[in-house]
Amino acid sequence: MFFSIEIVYPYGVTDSTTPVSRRDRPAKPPLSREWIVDATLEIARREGLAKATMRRVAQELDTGPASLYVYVANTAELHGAVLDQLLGALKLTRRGDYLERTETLLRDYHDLLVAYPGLARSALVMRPAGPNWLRLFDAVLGLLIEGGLESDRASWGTDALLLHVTAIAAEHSTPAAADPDAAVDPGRKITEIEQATRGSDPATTPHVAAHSAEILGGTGGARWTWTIRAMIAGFAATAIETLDRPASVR
Amino acid sequence: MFFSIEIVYPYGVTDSTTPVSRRDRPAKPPLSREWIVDATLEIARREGLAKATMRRVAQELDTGPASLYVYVANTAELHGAVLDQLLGALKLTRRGDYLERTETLLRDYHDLLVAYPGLARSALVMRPAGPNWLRLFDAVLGLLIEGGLESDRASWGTDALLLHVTAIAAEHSTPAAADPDAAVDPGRKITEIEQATRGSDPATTPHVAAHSAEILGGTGGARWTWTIRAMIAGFAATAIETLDRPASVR
DNA sequence: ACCTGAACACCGTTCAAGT
DNA sequence: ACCTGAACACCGTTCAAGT
Repeated sequence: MFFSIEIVYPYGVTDSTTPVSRRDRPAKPPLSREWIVDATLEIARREGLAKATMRRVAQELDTGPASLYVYVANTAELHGAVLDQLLGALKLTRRGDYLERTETLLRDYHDLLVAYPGLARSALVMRPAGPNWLRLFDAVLGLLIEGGLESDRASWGTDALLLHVTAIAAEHSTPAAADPDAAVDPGRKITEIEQATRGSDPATTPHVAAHSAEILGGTGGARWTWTIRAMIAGFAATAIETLDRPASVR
Repeated sequence: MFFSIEIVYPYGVTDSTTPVSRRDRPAKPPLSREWIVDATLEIARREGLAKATMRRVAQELDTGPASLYVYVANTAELHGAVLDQLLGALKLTRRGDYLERTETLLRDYHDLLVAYPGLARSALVMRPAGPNWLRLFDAVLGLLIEGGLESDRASWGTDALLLHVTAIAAEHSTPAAADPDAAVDPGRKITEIEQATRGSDPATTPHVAAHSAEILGGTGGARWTWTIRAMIAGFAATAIETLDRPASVR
C-alpha cells in the first residue's frame, strides 16, 4: 500500500496561516500578492467576503483598484486565493477511526466556510484548485481509501462530499449572515420555509403536508452527521461498474 | 397509505409555463408582478440570469428600476420567482421504478438549472420556498417513500438530494457559461483542475497523485448517476436513530 | 394612491498617461 | 518596467416629488 498514516498526517502543517495574524502592516505597505490576499482576508473576517471588493481592498492598502490587477487577475481569483489560504489551517485529528476522522475534517471545513460569510458561495463557483484545496481533497480521499473504499468510488465520493459540505455551508451563510448591519434574526428565513412547509396544501403536496415535522426536524448537527455518514455508506456500497448496465438511462 | 400515484402524478400540471412563451407584449405593458417575472425570464434565457438586473428588466419594460419595487421586494426575490416559475414545467414520468423516476426527475431539475446560467447559483442561496419548489420537494419525497424509505430519512434525504443536484448545477454553470460573449471554451476551467490534479506532488498529496485518472475520469452522466444512486442507497441504509449513539461526536 | 426621476452609494475592469 | 488616475460601463435601492 502506498498510503500511510505518516504521509496523511502532515496535511495542514503549512505555514499558510501565518499571514492571517500578521496585522503589523506599515501604513503604506509595498504592494504584493501576499499583502493583497492578507488585506482581503482581514476585510472578509470583519465584514464578510462580499465586502472585500477590489475597491475596498485597494482602499485598505492605500492605493487604487487598478494597482491590484498587477498581482491578481480578477475578483474571483483573489477570493480563491483567500479560500486556499484559509484551507491551510485545517488539520487532521489522530482521534477515532477513519469515519470519525473524515467527519471531523469535513466538519472543520464546514465551520471554516461558515465562519467567513460568502466564502462558501464563492467556493462553489470557483472550483477551487489551489495547493491547500488539493491537500484537503487528498486527506479525505486517503481516509476513504483507508476505510476500505475502492479508489474509484473514493475519488468520486470525495468530490461529492466536499461539494455537499460546501453547498450546506453556502446555504447556511445567508446574505443576512454576510451583512453584519442586518440584525441577526435567525428565525426569519427559517420561518419562511417553515411556513411554506407547515402550511402546505395536502391536496397538492400530500407528503410534505404529512411529514412537515420530519422535514423541519432535527438539530443542524444531527442532520449534518446523518447526511455525511449516509453518503459515505452509500459510496461504500455502490459499485461504479454497476452503472454500465442501465447506463443508457439518459 | 395516504400517498398514491394519482396524487403524485398531477405534479407539474400547472399553467406556470404559459407566460414563458407569451412574447406578444404590447410596447408599454401595464406593470405587474407577472410581467416583471416574464421579462426577467426572457432576459435570463437569452443572456443568463446575471444580466437580468433590476435596471435591465426595467429597461425591457420601458420604465425605471424604482417602479419594479412596487411589485417585487428585491433582486433575490425576483430571481426566486423566476426559479419557481420554471419549476412549474417539471413533470414526473410514469416509466420505470421509483429509482428511475427519482433519477429522471432530479435529472430534469438539473438540466433546467443548467439551461439558465446563474439560476442554480441563486437557487443555492435563496432557499427556495415557492409553490412549485414545494411540489418538486413533495414529488421526490413521495418517490423515496414509495421506494420504502422511512419518512424521516426520506425527508432529510430529499433535502440532501435537491441540495446536491443544485450544487452540481451551480458548479457546472461557470461564470463563463453565463456570459455568452466569452467563447465557450469548455476545456479551459477543466484544464485548470486537471492540471492541478495531474501535476500534484506525490510527496504532499500522494492519493491524488496516485488516483488522478479516477478523480478526473468518468463521463459527466455516469458520475452524476452514480452519485445520486449511491446517495439514495446510503439514505436507505442509514437509520437516523443510529446517530444518537455516537452523537456526542461534536 | 400609485408611480418614478433623480440621486446615493456603490461595483469590476481597462488603459492611457505618468514615474 | 512598473504603477495608477481617471474613465467607462455598469450595479441595487431609496425617497421626495410628481400625476
